Amino acid sequence: MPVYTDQDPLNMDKWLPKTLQSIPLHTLTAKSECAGKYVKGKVVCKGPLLNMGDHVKYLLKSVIQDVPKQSQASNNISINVVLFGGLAKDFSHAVNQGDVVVLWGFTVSPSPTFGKDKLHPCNLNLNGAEAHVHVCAATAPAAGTSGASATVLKPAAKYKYVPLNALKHGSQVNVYGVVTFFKLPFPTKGTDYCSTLKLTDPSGATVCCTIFCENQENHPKIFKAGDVIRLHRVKVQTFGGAMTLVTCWGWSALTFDGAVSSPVVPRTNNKSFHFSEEDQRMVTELREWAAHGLTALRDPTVPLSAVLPKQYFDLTCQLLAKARLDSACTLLKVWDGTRNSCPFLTIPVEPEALEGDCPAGRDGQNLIADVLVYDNHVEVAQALKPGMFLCIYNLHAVPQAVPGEDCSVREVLSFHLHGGASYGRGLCALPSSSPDVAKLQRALQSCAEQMEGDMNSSLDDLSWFTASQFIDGVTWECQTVRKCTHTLQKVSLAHVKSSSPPGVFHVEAQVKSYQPKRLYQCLKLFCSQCKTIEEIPDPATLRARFGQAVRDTRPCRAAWADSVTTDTQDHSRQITLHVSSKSPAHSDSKLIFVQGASFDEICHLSSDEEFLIPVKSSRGKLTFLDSMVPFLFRGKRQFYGCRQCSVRRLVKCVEGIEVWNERSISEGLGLQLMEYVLVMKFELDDGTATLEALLLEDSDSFFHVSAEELTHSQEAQEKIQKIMDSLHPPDNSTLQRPWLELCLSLYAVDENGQREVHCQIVNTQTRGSAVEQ
DNA sequence: GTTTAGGTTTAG
Repeated sequence: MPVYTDQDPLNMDKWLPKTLQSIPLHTLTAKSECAGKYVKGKVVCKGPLLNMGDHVKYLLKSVIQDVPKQSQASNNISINVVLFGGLAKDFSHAVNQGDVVVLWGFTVSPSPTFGKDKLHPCNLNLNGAEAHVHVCAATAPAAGTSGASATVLKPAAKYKYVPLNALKHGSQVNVYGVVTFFKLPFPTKGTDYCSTLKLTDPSGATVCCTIFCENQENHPKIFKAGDVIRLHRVKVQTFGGAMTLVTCWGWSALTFDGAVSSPVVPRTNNKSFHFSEEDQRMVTELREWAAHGLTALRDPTVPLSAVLPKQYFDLTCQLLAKARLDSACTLLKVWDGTRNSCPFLTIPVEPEALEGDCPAGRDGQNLIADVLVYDNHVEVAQALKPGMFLCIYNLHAVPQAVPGEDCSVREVLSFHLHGGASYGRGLCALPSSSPDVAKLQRALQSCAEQMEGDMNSSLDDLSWFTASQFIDGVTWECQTVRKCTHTLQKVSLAHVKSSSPPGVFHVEAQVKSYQPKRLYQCLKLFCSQCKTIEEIPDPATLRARFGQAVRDTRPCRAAWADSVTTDTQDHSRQITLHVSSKSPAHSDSKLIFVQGASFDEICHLSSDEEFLIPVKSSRGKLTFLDSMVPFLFRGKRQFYGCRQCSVRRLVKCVEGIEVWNERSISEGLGLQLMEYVLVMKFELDDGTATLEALLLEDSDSFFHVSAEELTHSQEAQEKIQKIMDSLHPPDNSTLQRPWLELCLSLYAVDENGQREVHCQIVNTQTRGSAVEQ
């Protein structure tokens, strides 16, 4: 390869053949004798590598500028250089703008672009075996020079890193350091987010660093003290008698996990960055130095098992569920697979206010921590999804005395992430690649396995969370486990088929097909009283049914409500809101009877804070809309009453309810609430026979998703789709259909006077696990 | 080609 590199400009001449002589660019003409001559110049422009597709294959154009000797004044002559073939390719890889090159074995030809670019009347052409390029990398672009493009091929040290004890006020530097303290990005009074870091290095100096960046995501990704950071183009300032680093125009950062054993993978949002073997070495050295020489570095991370009362600590955990308590406080239910000897305070919260699955009961009292997140941290907490892995910084364990059942007083721990950013207080989601996540997952897994062996544990759903299903971009496999207490021999599907109902069987089978394919078609309404299953009306049907009810309604009054009447936007109708004056103590939400609103209007009015009930007037009295429409709206959720079992027509005052939810309200109104159920028909196959089995009564626990949630949660829908794609991989998939352990119930039903035998999958739950790709 | 912050505990 005729491209050579060298990192010291003073050594350049050493490599040149002794017979070569320099020829200055200004003396070069098309008639110059070039044999035995070399030119030296700085690369001021480097064009793209062009693939010509002919015998020459590659072409690259560059511009070099005269490098005058110190004794001479610069006359800044530039010349076009055209490289051909393999040399063009090598040049493209090994040379950057700003490098100094020595060229020989070239030919000279008139420049066809001289009229336009006014550079040099000639071009230098480098082609064939005689052509040589000798490169000297530009000196470290410590201050102000434009950044180099990404290349890992060049052996030359492109960047110079200043030890932290050698910072000079007013200079611009590149540094490497180990993070000893950090604050997550917080909004400033200006336009940017600010994050602060404290760095140290083997020089022993400790330097504070302030990062300003408009975009929160582009701040350096630090997850814990001990992480390694590389900063390019930051300026040194003196503040309070100490050197500090501040970002300035063109700054960039790479961060690395600080563990000696973890792979050296830079974390960055930058699309391109320079990363060489030198960087690899720097990171490794800093990690090793920190592991042995940095004894002052204290990791404030504490597992839940080791948390002491009044302690401030960092917690690495998984989010199980969350609930917004008020505008300044969000509850996060988290675990890390370890148990404390002291029980934790459980914050009471209505099940429908909780996003995510979280088993309740005594088993979780020293395992699942209820973390109260306040003020400025609420926004971050609200964006988290159950299943995510988190780091909560400077969490406060507050001991609290609570009265026990037997009048004694016992101490429990409550957890608070207080407002503000001091002490690095805050929280963030951890990426799945984090070594701490891998460690956490192992702890969760082993904790879940322990619980699974314990039939009395109410927490076995937790094992569901230990799978990597929540990690983006990871596909996963599903299996099923039986959760029944039967000790039955496994039988073949042929055996089940030939048996008479009723009966319970354990089988092992594959899903040959399933119906319906579209999730919304699986959802039905079910009355637990009369066992009726109804289809859920589509929006068009609902619009029509509301339209009829709205037509002949006149505002009327109810003594137990405050009523307000307004015109619709087009003034064609009136909408009356009857706000119930009776509401449970400690409830901010309202029960509102809405008269005269169309389906779309009531959907628009509906929010999580209020329960809306559509009503109409009938002979001066308020009555429910009697056709099959939702009787209750709350946010995106809609609830139906059973036509057969709800005898009440007139709306009455709702009193004496302690907690408001769809169930208590429907009872209070004298309506029979219909449940959402997910109905699926599986065709099972085990080689001996095929058998149709329904998933109906146990579908919620099978999928770990409530059917009601499926009506409005995109996330729940995606979860079920993922499970089905795993149990019955799509046609284009290379994945095998898994063999499933199933518990089947065989029973007889009367359908239109005919006795039919049905089969249901019962007591069975899916379990996910990540698939390495 | 400009500013912001400048670690240091809520008070639920």
